Amino acid sequence: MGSKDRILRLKEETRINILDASLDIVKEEGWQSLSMRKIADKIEYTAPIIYEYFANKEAILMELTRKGFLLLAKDMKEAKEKHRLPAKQIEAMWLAYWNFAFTQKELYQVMFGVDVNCCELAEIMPEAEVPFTLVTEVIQEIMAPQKPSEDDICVKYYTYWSVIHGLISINMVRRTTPDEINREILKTAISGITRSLSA
Amino acid sequence: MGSKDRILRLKEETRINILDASLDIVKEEGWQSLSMRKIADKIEYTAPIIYEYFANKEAILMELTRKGFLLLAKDMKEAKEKHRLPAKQIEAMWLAYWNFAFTQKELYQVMFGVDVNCCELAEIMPEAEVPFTLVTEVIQEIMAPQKPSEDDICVKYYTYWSVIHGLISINMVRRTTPDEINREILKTAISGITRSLSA
DNA sequence: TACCTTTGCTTAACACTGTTAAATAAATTT
DNA sequence: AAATTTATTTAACAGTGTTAAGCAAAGGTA
Repeated sequence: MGSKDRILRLKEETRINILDASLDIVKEEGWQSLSMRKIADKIEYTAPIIYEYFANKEAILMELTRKGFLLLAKDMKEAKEKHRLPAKQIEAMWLAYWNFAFTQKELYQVMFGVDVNCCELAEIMPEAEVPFTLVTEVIQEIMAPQKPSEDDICVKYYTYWSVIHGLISINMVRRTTPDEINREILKTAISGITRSLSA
Repeated sequence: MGSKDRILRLKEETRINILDASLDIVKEEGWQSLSMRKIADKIEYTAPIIYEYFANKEAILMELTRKGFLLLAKDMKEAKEKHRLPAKQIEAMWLAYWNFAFTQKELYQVMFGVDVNCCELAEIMPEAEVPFTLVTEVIQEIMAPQKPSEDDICVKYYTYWSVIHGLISINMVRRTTPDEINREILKTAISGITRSLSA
């Protein structure tokens, strides 16, 4: 009896519908306003039936991160296969990673726990600029002989910041890296960038 | 009449109490479970009086990020003043930044929108490891002449990842950096790390 | 055909959340 | 002592995730 198959296929379909609806809502209104009732509305059911497909809301997010990792892996793999030189492969893969983060912004957010906070923090909170000025003063000092533009200094600051903040974030969402390794990454990264200032 | 002053002082005190209680709760149970009623419980009031001190919950979080930035700035300033050499100053400041992130973990989280997700993602989700293996394979290939240890390769991978993920996070929580600057940071950072592989 | 059982789905409810308005108790001023 | 202002609470609204109970339609069995 093929009707069993048809029913199973329908079940698999609404499972996918739930995931699609969730991602749609997130793309329209952000992660904050994703609710079980809204998902149910979109798939034209009521909230409780979602629990026949997923244990809870967390399970939906988990499945979306899984889908995200699969997509990311696919993109990176394809980028890699477009090149032969190892150095080019690495660059292509990380550029694919970068592009994925912004074309699949919502997936990236749930995968790596990045909030989409307020936008113009520096404008409504001057205190947030102090660390920036503290560091850029010194960068300016070191780079003085080369007469750098404001943008040059900005680039250097964000290079420092991104590597450090990135390392911190990674360690916060999953503290898997041993501390000695972190210290080594941190120190060599900082001194590497610092060297690049007077180059 | 000094009673007015005393009352104002008391008001300021419960304002501080609200902030302290909030941070305490977060340290004990995480950002997710911070609620107005829990704060009220801790300061031995009921929830609505909090709204006489803060417009809403968001305002409390904002004030905590402000406090966070002040503390971070103080730490970095002190670190800077301990050195005379610019390069040393920069290293000291970023190390202070690093230390702040972990000693004041909860403040850092609300300041930069870092979620505290599940811990052992790779164990319950093998897909999450594919990007890692994809890249480390190539790193291994490039570094082969130096016969690197697993840790050596790990360090390089996390160096790549942290700078890229950091740059992405920064751009997601506040998209203030122009796109050309991002591209420049990204490209030079990647090629810089790649060069360091065969050094 | 009539009954029974299973399935699919909804309604109702619980315990929370942030937030606001109304009611009440306490303190101050007149 | 009465009136008014201030401080605080209770009650309520609309929303959240989640579970249990109820119903209605479909399937199988006699």
